[in-house]
Amino acid sequence: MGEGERAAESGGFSSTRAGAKCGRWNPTAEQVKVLTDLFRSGLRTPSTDQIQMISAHLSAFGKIESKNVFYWFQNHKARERHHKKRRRGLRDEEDDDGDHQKARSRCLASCTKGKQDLFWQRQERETETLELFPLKSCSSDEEKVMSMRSELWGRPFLDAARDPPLDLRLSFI
Amino acid sequence: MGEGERAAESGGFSSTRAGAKCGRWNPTAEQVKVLTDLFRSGLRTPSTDQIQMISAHLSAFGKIESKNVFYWFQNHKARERHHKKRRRGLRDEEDDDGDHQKARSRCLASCTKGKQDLFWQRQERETETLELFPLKSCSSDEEKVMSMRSELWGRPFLDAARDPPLDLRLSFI
DNA sequence: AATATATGAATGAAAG
DNA sequence: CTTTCATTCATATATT
Repeated sequence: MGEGERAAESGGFSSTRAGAKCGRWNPTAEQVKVLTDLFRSGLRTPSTDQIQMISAHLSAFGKIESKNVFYWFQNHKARERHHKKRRRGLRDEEDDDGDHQKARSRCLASCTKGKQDLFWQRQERETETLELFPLKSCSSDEEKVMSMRSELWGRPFLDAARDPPLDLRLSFI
Repeated sequence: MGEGERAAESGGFSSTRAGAKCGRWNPTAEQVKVLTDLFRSGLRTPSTDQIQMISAHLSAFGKIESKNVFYWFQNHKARERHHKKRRRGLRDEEDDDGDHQKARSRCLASCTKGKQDLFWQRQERETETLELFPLKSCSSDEEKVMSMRSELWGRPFLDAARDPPLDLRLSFI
């Protein structure tokens, strides 16, 4: 478990590669510097190409992947915008309704649509879907899963002997 | 402290754990298991009927709505699509040793889902991104930063004297 | 060491 | 379908 090689790997700077062993990316000071600079310069949502380029460059300072750059900008942007006021400082009740009003800034425009037909609830047909699934009470969840799977895949939902099976299998194969 | 730990509410299992308070759907391990299984079985874009059925079934494990199923497949498919392992240009040498302490506290059962969802590595186009960045060997990291920054912001990547700068700045303004 | 905070990572939800 | 936003979780780091 040799983890002695720490810090100064590139020399000349404070490449504090702290958690060098952890599975999670730990940006070096130089990497953060560049990223922060790019951000401050106006870069908010780099494209895939930009992510690739930035990642390639930053790899010179240490291990880094594209996803790290991606996440970095996502998080930085989100947290920069948040700027939520300091909690009560005592204990976060995990339910700060107070600043919940920040809400969405873009959902407003979409209000005109109202309750149009959303995809997942399209088809207002009076299908008694639930009827199709008499949830049998099982003792454990695992039994439920098994039961469900067998229902979904093993046999038709409805006991329509000669009716075209309506199970999922036939629907998407 | 003193956090209202409203444990299981729907059943005698790990129903709606984690952010039980949040309004956002928090799938249980069983739900994820079934969804993942369906996905792995080939289901990519379930129809409204299928969504209804799946939702109805999964409701046995905890609160769930059709839209949750809809979104789940939407996200899972989108993130699965970006499966490009093109590590081209990234240094994989420092492969993390077997110290993967991914250990989730609650998502144990949902391990079926491996490593997928990648957005940052979209585009499999053969862009010679690396070509644009001939990493010049610098003696110190600071020089590297300077060099990089000048490349990123000071002048075009390619020596296109009067060609529209292809630098990041023009890409996102 | 224990606690607080900063931030990397993941994903549900939704807009485009 | 693709891209982005928002919330949450996990952990490294900083502070006391």
